[in-house]
Amino acid sequence: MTSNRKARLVDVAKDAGVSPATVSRAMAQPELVSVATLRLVHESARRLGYRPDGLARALASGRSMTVGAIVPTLDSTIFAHFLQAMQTTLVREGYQLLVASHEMNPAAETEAIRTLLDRGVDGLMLVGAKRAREAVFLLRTSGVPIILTWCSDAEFAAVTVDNEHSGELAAQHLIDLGHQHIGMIVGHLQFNDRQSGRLAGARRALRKAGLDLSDGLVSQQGLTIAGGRSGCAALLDLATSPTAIIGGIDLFAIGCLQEAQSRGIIVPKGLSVVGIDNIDMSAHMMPPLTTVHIPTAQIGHVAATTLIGQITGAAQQHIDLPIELVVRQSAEKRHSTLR
Amino acid sequence: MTSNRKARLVDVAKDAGVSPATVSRAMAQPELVSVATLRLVHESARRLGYRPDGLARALASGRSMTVGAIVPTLDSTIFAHFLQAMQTTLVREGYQLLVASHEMNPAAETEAIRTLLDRGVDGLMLVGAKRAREAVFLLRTSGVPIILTWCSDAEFAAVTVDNEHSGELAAQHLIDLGHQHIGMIVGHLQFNDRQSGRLAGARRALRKAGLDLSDGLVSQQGLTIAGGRSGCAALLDLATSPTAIIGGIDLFAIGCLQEAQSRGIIVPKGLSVVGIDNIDMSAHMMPPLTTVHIPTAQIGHVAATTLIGQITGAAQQHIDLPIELVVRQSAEKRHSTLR
DNA sequence: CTTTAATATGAAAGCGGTTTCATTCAAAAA
DNA sequence: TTTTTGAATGAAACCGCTTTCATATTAAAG
Repeated sequence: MTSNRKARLVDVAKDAGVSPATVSRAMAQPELVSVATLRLVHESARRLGYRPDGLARALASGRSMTVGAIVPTLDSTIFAHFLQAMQTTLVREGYQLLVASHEMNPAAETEAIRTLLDRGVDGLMLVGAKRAREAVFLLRTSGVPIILTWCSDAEFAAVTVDNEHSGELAAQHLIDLGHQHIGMIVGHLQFNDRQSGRLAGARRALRKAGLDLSDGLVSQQGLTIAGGRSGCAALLDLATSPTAIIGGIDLFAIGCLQEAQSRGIIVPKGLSVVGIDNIDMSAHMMPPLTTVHIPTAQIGHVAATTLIGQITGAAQQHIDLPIELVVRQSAEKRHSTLR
Repeated sequence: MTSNRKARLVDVAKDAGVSPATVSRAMAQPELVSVATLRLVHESARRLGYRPDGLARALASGRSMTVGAIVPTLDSTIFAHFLQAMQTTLVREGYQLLVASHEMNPAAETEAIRTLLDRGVDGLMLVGAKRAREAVFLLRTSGVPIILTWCSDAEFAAVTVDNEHSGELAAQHLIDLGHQHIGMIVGHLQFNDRQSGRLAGARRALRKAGLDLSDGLVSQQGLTIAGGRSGCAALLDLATSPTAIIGGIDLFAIGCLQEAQSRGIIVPKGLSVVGIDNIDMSAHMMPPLTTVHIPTAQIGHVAATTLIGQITGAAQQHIDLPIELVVRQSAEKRHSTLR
């Protein structure tokens, strides 16, 4: 059994008969210490069960080896997948993840930024580019490397995906299949630039094709399967209901599949559905969901890597990741049906 | 514009014409400071844009206001939902979440424990009770409040759910419906006491009913829908295939639904399926999944609350949360079918 | 008008490391 | 041999805040 209290740096120094400075070096920059001393110190450290105190180390060195991540919510396939990827990459480089979520509340996000900054994170990852004025000010003046994800912004580094283009791809696919009457289900738009972008992209594609995505054909819903179902229901109950629906997220599309099934509508024969995200589930639905693949995990990996780069001195970058349509079986050629 | 560098405690003290000690008190224990001084200090702090440095504060006070959470993976509906709940509760009390995941690798978990402990977390939450010897030693000797979730252990506080009972409930339901030949899909069991428990419970119920869950009827799979599908396929391809399948997690059950559908088997007429977890999706499947409800979010809330309790001096507790069968439509009376 | 007990504040010693700067010593260069 | 250079180490300041302990002031008690 070792001694009573937790061993400190000085204890190791004393035990090894060297100065604290040397122990510090031996732990953090071994190349500055002679091999003999190094062995000595390591031996003492081992014997005393010494582990450096992360907080003290962070305070003294100015690096906490901690990265903050603020997501809308943890409770989402997308962000969970994304964070898992970030986490893995960060840990590999010796960083830990401090997470916060704001449930789509700008004030909460601002507060989270403040808290994480106070906690001395070495870098901060945020989702989206739209946020409270005050939040932006905090970020700008923090001096801490920031990385935005999904959406970008002239001011900060970012790892993005072309949200508008994803909406465009989804819409274009349906247009190509001959659909003329297309509806879309999206999340609430105020504080969610990913959803806004996807909607804008879809609109753009439709307009280009001489079609229209009027507000009446857009249903805003909470980001759940249930939201998708009720959005789908709303659209199908329209006087002139759409022959195809775009889900602003896959969950919406899946909700559509289910609402259709419960109404006895066969997808894709009676209704075409396209999602955006390409979450795991989507491939396993019946029918398998046609969707736009967003490289969620990759965003996480790249964001982590880029952020660490910034922390260690690299220049700010803006990396845009490619997306692509994944054609499966939930959308098909429009049949010259009734009406 | 305020001055150049970030304001420190001493700067505020100087500006307000009081001692650093007083400022410290004004920030952390206002009740120890006269209202006049308090106003003075607050005014200076506001003017200088002062924010206490969390690291320094943590180092000096011995409390980091940070709680560590180590989960198998973030990339899972269950743990994401769970963590979101923990996070919400923690933030409400002023704590932040430091997360780590270990991907079912005991060594990685041990390392994560070490790292988080080094980072000075005030408390640590872990999933499951089975882990490396060394990990247990670290926890025991850390002096940091620990809380286990899902499974318990004589040594530490815990917020649990009766895993065996969940397996039992699922199995009993099928038995009650007249099924005699029941299969089960579970995750890999070595390092996963939740899955082991569920399997054991199912076995117990079957044995009690004079039935048997031989190893041949148990398929171990990775914890995904795809795993569920392949497990289902394996069981259905057996010489004497089961008339009902228990999914050790809902994802498995959902996989079963899909495998069955793709084989033209109608659930529940041709095959009964029961899951365990009751994730969001399950209610929306076709047919809606009969499953055992595990109060995932509640575990998170309670774990957070209990852990904070321990941190602030309360005694260790072991809280067991109730679970219940949710009967929907994926399992029904066994039909005296062929064979 | 003392004595006692709060109440408010400050001085100073940490918390456990890192890092700058100076110093020592041996090897390389002159 | 003398000077230069580089590597290895230590002394000490510091990172920014908390907290104990002592002191001063004021209110309550005697």
